[in-house]
Amino acid sequence: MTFIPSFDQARATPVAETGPDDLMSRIGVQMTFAKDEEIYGQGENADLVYRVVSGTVRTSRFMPDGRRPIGDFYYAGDLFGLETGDEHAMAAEALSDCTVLVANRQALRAAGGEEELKRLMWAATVRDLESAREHLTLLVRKSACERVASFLLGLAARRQGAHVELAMGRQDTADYLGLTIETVSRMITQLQAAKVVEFKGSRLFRICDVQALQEMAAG
Amino acid sequence: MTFIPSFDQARATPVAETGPDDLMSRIGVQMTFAKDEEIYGQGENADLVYRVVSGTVRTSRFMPDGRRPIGDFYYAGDLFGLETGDEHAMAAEALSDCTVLVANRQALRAAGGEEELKRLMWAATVRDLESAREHLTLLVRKSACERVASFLLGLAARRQGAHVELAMGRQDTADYLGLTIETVSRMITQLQAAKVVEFKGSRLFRICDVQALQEMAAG
DNA sequence: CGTGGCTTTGAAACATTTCAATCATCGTGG
DNA sequence: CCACGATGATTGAAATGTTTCAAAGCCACG
Repeated sequence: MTFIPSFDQARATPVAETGPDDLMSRIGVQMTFAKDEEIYGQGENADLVYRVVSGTVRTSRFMPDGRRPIGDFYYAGDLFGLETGDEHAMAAEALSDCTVLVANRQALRAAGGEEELKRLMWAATVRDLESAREHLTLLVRKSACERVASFLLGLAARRQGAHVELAMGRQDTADYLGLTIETVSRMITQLQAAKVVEFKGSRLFRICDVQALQEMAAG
Repeated sequence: MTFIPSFDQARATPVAETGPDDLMSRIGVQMTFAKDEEIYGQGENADLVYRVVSGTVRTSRFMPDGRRPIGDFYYAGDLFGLETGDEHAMAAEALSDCTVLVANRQALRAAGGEEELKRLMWAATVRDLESAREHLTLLVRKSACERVASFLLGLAARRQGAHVELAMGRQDTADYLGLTIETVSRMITQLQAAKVVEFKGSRLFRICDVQALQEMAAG
């Protein structure tokens, strides 16, 4: 209990899609990735399935012009790497140091049966779809302030407790929101000036006025 | 060959997710909807499944502030209305007069079995996910010109033939792209000035220079 | 042939980006 | 333990792109 480093998300292996004795934990192999390390590459074969144990993972794609749209962020308990096609449409990288359970699709099928694999894929796909939709509304919501407000609200919803850790830096946040780091920074400053949120350092915040934040997020 | 009117999408009942004798066509009931008519409402129970036969359908959601993000457009052959939850997250409306096959989930299950229903849901969900991702890259792709270029390219990819019909008006296009109608209009004017596309009226266009358009779309 | 809806165009207002500089934070080595 | 350098975050000012508001144009329809 003494040696929990900077993130407390490792504290409990979260209840994932299924119970604690689910397939992934039974046959998955635990791997650790250092911050910014690639977990899999864009275009690679997608025969492995992953689940975040601790830390945060980001999927992203390189565009010809250097921009790098972020697909999604995956937090402890989330399954990722299950593609609808058979190769990875995006690359996955560790946003922070993180540990991940990895399992082979074949092995999953062998151990749990076709049904169980399908269930996993369904759960992961539904989660991805819902997340993509949420992301979509974030981006259509036009003003920078609204996007940042929604983003913070979304992060806070995920974890209870007064203080919320921003797993990603400004650049990743900006990429996700379709803004520049400067704009994100300005909006955060602005939200703080309005006493809606309060930052302790650049990665830890607390919502002071939930209602105000919700209003800003809703447009 | 002489009498292709404004839309040729009705010409052939397109090959859908499955063969011509699939479940939907066997047990589905055909309904027609007039332009702008609501097919189902946001929040309604999602126990019906739909497939576009002809025309185009749009899903959208009303926001408190009056903006109306568009979820997706569905073209002939597309399944829609299958939700991951049990009520519709968005409303669906007929973009043009259209005919739709409607079937009850229970009836589908009864007629085709659980497996077949699952297959349908899987196909529809995967399609939605892929579409959402494409939409996402459209929105993150920042400049208005790039968005419009990508949009036109996407439409053209769907249907072969020199001329492409824009099923949606400027307002729907703008909502989809996260822009205003004026900006969309200006970008189209600009693309025409550059001799990249050519419009015949406001809803029928032809790509003159595919490569140039692709470059503009790619950023 | 006029009317209503949708599209296009223009000019000014506004928000975001860009570029550049400063500031904090944190780990490293003196 | 403190100074240093590095990385990432913030701030400022100018440039740019998009929106807003207003007006005019186009087309289909009665």
